[in-house]
Amino acid sequence: MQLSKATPKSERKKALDEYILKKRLKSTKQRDIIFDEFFNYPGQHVTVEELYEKLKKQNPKIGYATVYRTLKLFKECRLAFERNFGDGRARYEPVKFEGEHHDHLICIGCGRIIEFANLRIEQYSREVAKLNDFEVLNHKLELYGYCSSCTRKRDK
Amino acid sequence: MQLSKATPKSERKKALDEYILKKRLKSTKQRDIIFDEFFNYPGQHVTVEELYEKLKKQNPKIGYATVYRTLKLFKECRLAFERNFGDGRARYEPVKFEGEHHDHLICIGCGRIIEFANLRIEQYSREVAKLNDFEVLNHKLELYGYCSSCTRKRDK
DNA sequence: GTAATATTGATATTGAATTTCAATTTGTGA
DNA sequence: TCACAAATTGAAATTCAATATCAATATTAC
Ligand SMILES: [Mn+2]
Ligand SMILES: [Mn+2]
Ligand SMILES: [Zn+2]
Ligand SMILES: [Zn+2]
Repeated sequence: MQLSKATPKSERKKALDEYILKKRLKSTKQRDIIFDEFFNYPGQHVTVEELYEKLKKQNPKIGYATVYRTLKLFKECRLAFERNFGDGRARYEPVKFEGEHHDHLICIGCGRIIEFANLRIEQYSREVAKLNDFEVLNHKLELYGYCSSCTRKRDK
Repeated sequence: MQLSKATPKSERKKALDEYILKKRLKSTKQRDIIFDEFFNYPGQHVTVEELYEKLKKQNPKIGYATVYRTLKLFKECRLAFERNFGDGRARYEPVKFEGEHHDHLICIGCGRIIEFANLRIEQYSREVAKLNDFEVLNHKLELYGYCSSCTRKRDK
């Protein structure tokens, strides 16, 4: 299905339900609960562990493996991105709208992450791919450094 | 020390020796052996395991931990890059000359890796950083997709 | 409802990265 | 050359996130 910009939750739910139907998977309480928690999670780029801890408060019986598998499912049906910022644990974030793409500035001081999308960069990436006869499916651009407040602290 | 473009091995060796002196580390046979093997390694982007296996043939007594630690040392003194292409194992490659930087096209079909450097992309990255008041120290751009021969195979 | 199939969650396993530690090697300076 | 302090080595143990296992349970199609 087509997700419009700033996909409301109901549309996401529909997309998930369609995927479950298509793949002959099953709707479960757990998937609903994790769905709600994930798409309402206040922070960006949550780890499995973080989401699991949050979920356990309301649902002490939920298992880590289920959270892990459900986030993989969201990724599979393109409702979530999996990210790896080099700290050795995968992070997940909702896809904001169908086909969305963005990249990241990552502060190595405080861990702050800023998202951006730059058309020029995308354009030149495509050029590089073409030049090398590559069919690019996705890409990852991460800028590592210090955010303004960490720069200030360091200058002192 | 300043490395000139296409740093010859002797210059790299000097740089390493200087770093060892500065940090009050010690010169060892093992470090020399690993140095030789790493900077002469025929493939790009070698894993610790791969280099270790190669080294063991001539030096059965060398330990995995030593190879691991020595590659970290090369990284520390900026003679090597550590890469992570998403297959769960770190890879190392020689820095070609001081301050060198390049990015990667990665074939998810056959694992082929093509290196590139694109000044425009670097330039726009800097712009993005500036816009967000970020002091960027390094960045990583990876384009994932299919190389020409894998595209051909898939089209059949 | 029944049967087939998928899911769950506790637990075990995997595998790369990293640490530990006793034995050894190296650099320093008398 | 010698002795001491400090760093290094290599085998083995540990860590830790990711993933697999599997019996019990839940869901779906008929
Ligand atoms: Mn993001
Ligand atoms: Mn490279
Ligand atoms: Zn910061
Ligand atoms: Zn290929």
